[in-house]
Amino acid sequence: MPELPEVEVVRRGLQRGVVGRTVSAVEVRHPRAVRRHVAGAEDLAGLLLGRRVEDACRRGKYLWLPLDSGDALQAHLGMSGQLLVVPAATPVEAHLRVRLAFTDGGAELRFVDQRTFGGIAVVAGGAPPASIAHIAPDPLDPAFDEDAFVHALRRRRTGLKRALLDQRLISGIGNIYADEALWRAGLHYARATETVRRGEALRLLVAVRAVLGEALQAGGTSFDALYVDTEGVSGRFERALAVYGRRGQPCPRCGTPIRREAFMNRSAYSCPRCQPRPRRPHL
DNA sequence: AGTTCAACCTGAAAGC
DNA sequence: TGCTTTCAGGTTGAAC
Repeated sequence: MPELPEVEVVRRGLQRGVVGRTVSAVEVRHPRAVRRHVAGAEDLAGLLLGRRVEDACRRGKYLWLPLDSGDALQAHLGMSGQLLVVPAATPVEAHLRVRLAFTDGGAELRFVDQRTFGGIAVVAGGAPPASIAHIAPDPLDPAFDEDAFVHALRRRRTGLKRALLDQRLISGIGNIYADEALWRAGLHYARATETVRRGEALRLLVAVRAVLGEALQAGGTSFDALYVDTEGVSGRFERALAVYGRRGQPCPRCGTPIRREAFMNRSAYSCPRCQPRPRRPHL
């Protein structure tokens, strides 16, 4: 569920809540949450015990916490993952998968995940770790290369939204912000990437950055209690959404009812008037 | 090599 | 009131 703004809100919470602290205990309550750590739960615990958290980093939707051992604790929230920093006495959550305690006896770090699509692992450190080398820089990263993105996009043989969702091309964008950015840029989700002009691609990038930045300012988008920050607080960006989840409601720009179409086993929301279907769509 | 899609899960909401 | 179906913020590996 979480996309770049939501993950960045969590990163900031981890920066405040766990950086500088030393791990004193690790409890893995569900093996699926650590399946990316191939050596298993005990090995993961061994690599964490006694280690100090040095920093809180993010690329796209991936998080990692560099440790004083040179390794890093990597996390992905999947569709329903939460990283909570809560007092040790807090009752166990229904979907608590992993908990970490610290030597200062203060708040615990808890990984809670209803659907277990997310997970954590200890990986070799890096900026970013080699384990996420396939994830492209995200559009809020100073290292993001606009020219490289535009050229790579136009070399693709796919549809515009498929490309935005491909984390190897550009990272951090998911189903909500892809639809919102395409609406802001006035582009259809099935537009063939090879026909996108440079100016259109740059306009799309402006829209992507704007919507991600505004969502971050609002603390992210929370439709339900599944997305919350490290202190359990929901984001407020839902009310600012123009198209996502608004089937049949008026387009904020022209009043035309928003359409919802099946797309990649999920949904694509768009305005039929602001985002006309291209002559030769690539679905 | 590039592109697409089923599979991985739980639970809420809608449909009958 | 149930029972069934649909849908949900994502990624990956395998098939084409």
